[in-house]
Amino acid sequence: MKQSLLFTKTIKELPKDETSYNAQVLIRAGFIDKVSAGVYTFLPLGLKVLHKINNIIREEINAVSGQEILMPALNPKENWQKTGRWDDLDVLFKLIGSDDKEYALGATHEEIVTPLGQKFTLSYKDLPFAVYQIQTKFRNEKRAKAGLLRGREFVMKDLYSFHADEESLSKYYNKVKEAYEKIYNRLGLGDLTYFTYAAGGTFSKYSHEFQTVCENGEDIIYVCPKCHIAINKEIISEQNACFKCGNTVLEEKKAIEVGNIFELKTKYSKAFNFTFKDKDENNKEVLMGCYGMGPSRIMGTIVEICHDDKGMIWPKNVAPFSVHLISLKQNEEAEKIYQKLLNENIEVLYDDRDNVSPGEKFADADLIGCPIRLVVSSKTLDDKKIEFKLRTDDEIKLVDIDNLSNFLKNYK
RNA sequence: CGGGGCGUAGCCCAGUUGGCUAAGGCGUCUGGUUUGGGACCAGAAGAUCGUGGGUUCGAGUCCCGCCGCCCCGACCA
Repeated sequence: MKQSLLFTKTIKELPKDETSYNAQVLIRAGFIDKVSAGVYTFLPLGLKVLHKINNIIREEINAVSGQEILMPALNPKENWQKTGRWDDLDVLFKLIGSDDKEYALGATHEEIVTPLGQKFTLSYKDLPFAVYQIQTKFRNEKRAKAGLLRGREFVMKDLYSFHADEESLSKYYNKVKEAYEKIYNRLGLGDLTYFTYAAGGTFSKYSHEFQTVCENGEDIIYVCPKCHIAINKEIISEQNACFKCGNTVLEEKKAIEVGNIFELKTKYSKAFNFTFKDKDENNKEVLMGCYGMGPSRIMGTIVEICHDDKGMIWPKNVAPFSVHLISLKQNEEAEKIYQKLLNENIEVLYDDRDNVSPGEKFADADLIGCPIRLVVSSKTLDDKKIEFKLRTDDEIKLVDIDNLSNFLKNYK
């Protein structure tokens, strides 16, 4: 993409009324735009990142046989009455259609997915299966805060699994746990993200969260340094030792909840009277699991963690572009390099802007945070070289233009 | 939902006890110069001072209501 064509611009001043780092820098760099408290537009650069996160999640959930669907945001009242959550869930946005019919905006989708699964599950032979979506969720938080970390409208991947027996559910639950770990690794958050025991399993004693250690997180967890697992503060009084090794010397850390997994068991199948015929011709309630993960919150989390005083430093798998190509008054030569990289399917943001000073171009590159910066200038062009610099690094390397493609292969 | 803070041009803001034409910076536009870390000169445009009411000869400024945003807390299947 040519930067001259990008309709957004970077801004120098910190936005008023945003103190969280992720909101400040994402707005300054033109990744998101605030519409209202906890409600943001994803702009071209931000949407690219969001799509990359979504696709990593999608690949790993597909790999555990999740079947992607898309459920409606507009949910009929009846579905939510069946589970009692029309009245009980106070974050539910409610609205009225033209015929006075009432709806909720989906805050989660058990109320839709359970009757959906029911339609196609007549016998034990139809089980197990799992469906998921990546979709906008609405929660009327009393207080939205911290940019993308707690919005009223946000993107969520929600996976639901359906099983004939506990063994199948628990086997799948562990598979998803492993898939989640793969996802956080690919997102560059693996080291900081802890499998965490938390309160509120519907039937099982604990639920499980994935918590990414971060100073600006709103959760407190206790980490076992040996086992790379953690315990949420909310259960630390009843469980103060590592679940794995029994270690009681735990480190207190602030963290952001970047995923959670629940064994719902029969809570929702009961509400919808969702049963199937087992081998012995008995009607049994379906067992369910649900597995959430918030791509937009993850995007905010990555920004909170991966930055320096100049701007963002995107992990390569989620960077909006892998290369930021800067032309300093050498657009003819830079254009050739740009086209060549495009032909090799390298994602390039090409700063072809005229009358923009080198300083501003460098500052923008640092702010936007693509992993690799290439500079085409008269300084190196005579020797047929281009400057190469990693966002994470201060060292500038001179690379033969003819050898650029080969050179970049080392950084894929 | 309780407490605190804030609301002045596209963005960041000054405007102290009420007083004449609401100041500056960024950005934008025009012309010129400039090109290795957010350049420079000259000129220009851009403001129902969040909103409604009130007090006053006179309100950005004082009073009341409402709306919005941020922060702390509570809440967070």
